[in-house]
Amino acid sequence: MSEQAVTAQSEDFSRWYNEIVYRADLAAPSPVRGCVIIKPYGYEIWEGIKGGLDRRFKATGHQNAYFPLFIPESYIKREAQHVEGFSPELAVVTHAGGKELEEPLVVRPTSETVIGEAFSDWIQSYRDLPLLINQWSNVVRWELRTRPFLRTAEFLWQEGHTAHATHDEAEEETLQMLDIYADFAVKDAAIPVIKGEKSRMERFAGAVRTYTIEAMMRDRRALQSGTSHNLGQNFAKAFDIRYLAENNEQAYCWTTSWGLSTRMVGAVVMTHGDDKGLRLPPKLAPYQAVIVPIYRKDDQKPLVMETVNRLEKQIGAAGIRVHVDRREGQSPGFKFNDWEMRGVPVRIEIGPKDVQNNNAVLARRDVPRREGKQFVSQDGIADALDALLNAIQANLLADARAFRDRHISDVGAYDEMRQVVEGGDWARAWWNGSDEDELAVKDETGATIRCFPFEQPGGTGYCVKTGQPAQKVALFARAY
RNA sequence: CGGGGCGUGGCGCAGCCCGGUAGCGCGCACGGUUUGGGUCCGUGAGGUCCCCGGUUCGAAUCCGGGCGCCCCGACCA
Repeated sequence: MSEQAVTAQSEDFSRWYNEIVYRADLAAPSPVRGCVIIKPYGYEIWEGIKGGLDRRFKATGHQNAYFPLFIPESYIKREAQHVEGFSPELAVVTHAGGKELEEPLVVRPTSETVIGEAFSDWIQSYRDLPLLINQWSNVVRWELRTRPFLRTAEFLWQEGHTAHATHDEAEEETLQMLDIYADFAVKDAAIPVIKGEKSRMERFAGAVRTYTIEAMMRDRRALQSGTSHNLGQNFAKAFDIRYLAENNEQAYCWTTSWGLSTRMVGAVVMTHGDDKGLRLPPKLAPYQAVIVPIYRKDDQKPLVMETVNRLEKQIGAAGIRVHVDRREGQSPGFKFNDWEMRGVPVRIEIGPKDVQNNNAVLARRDVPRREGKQFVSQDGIADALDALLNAIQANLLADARAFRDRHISDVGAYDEMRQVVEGGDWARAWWNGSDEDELAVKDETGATIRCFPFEQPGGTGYCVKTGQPAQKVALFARAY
């Protein structure tokens, strides 16, 4: 067999990550630098993410639509901060149909501009508001340094765009969508996240306020996993999104945008994975259970397979995503390791003994070796499996939460913060600094302000950098 | 964009210094063996040695130029 074990996380986390992504068959390298091919197993995880989010979007009144991939270059330039933020990483089409284009077309890095232009047509009256639109799409940002899922030149995401009559409604929407992201992350992806507001420096180009959910990866680096922006009237003014109010006066809309991308796949990998490979939360796992049939001689095979086929139907009928590993020529031991690497939450072993005793072995991925194995009766196996999957889902979340909480410290003095952050942990500290102070912290410690958490200790303190009185604590960490 | 590394069957690599029949492991195909934690044996298929030019009787190997990729950092919604 090839190199058997993957590189240990503790040895080289980034190498571990790359190996897992390729060996677990989530993705493959692409011919184009910075892009990846998302393979079926990885894409199914994304489909799980899409499903979980889309359901929540619809439940809160949003509708899906689709806008063009190409954006006239002039659109991008209409909002000053927006163009400044994005121009370094734009891919631009200058030729098409064998001719130079009159106006270059930008491959969308995000769609505030095209959608803003559309909104200005669609919205006439306060009766047209709120307008709640989402699109599932690909976007391109020409990043210099890329990593599969975490940052690729092209990635898949959803971007929500909404328009409202008042600032307060827009703010409410912005926060609601952040809550939806957090709810999804916690309940479906089993990733505990910290909700908070971004600093001025980390704000989306063109936003008035940016909110984020931040997650801690297994190497303790922070990953911004979803963002929600209150755009104020910046884009409304740039794209003339106005409505006629009840009092017959024209007013600019207040808009929002919010996005979550295939980066979430990377978050799942890096939050739950261990030295044996992936550990997928049952809600997002393409296969929630895999049956490995075991037979010694050919004459045992029909008997075992008969039971396996029956259980496959039984389990599938209960709405559990089950897969039978029918590969010939691989030993059960090989298959055990293979599915562990690929993160399947539960492995079901069926051998001659089980056929005879009317039972099956359930082995949970989140508990190693023997302790994770149990015998269950074939009757009612679906119920047992269902309970086990719920337990695993809960355990992964609890695990990740405990890990995260162990690695966040409250600090008072700058030296203390530096020590915590340089050791790889996160630091929570009072903050009242300027943009320059924030840059200096990054320079001196490698950490950035991930967010000002919504959950604040209350009261006031002294800024970790300036020593001045401060109203809020910030979360500092090294980030992806 | 700065620093480092690398381009040789599908993947991972050796060979290069010191020029002379292109090799190993894995994977793949076939046969047998095995199967409750990464079986073993045999047979076989598969290569423009990144590209261009030069030196030479002869270049994967030496020289010149080019291209590409990866890693670290900087940058980054």
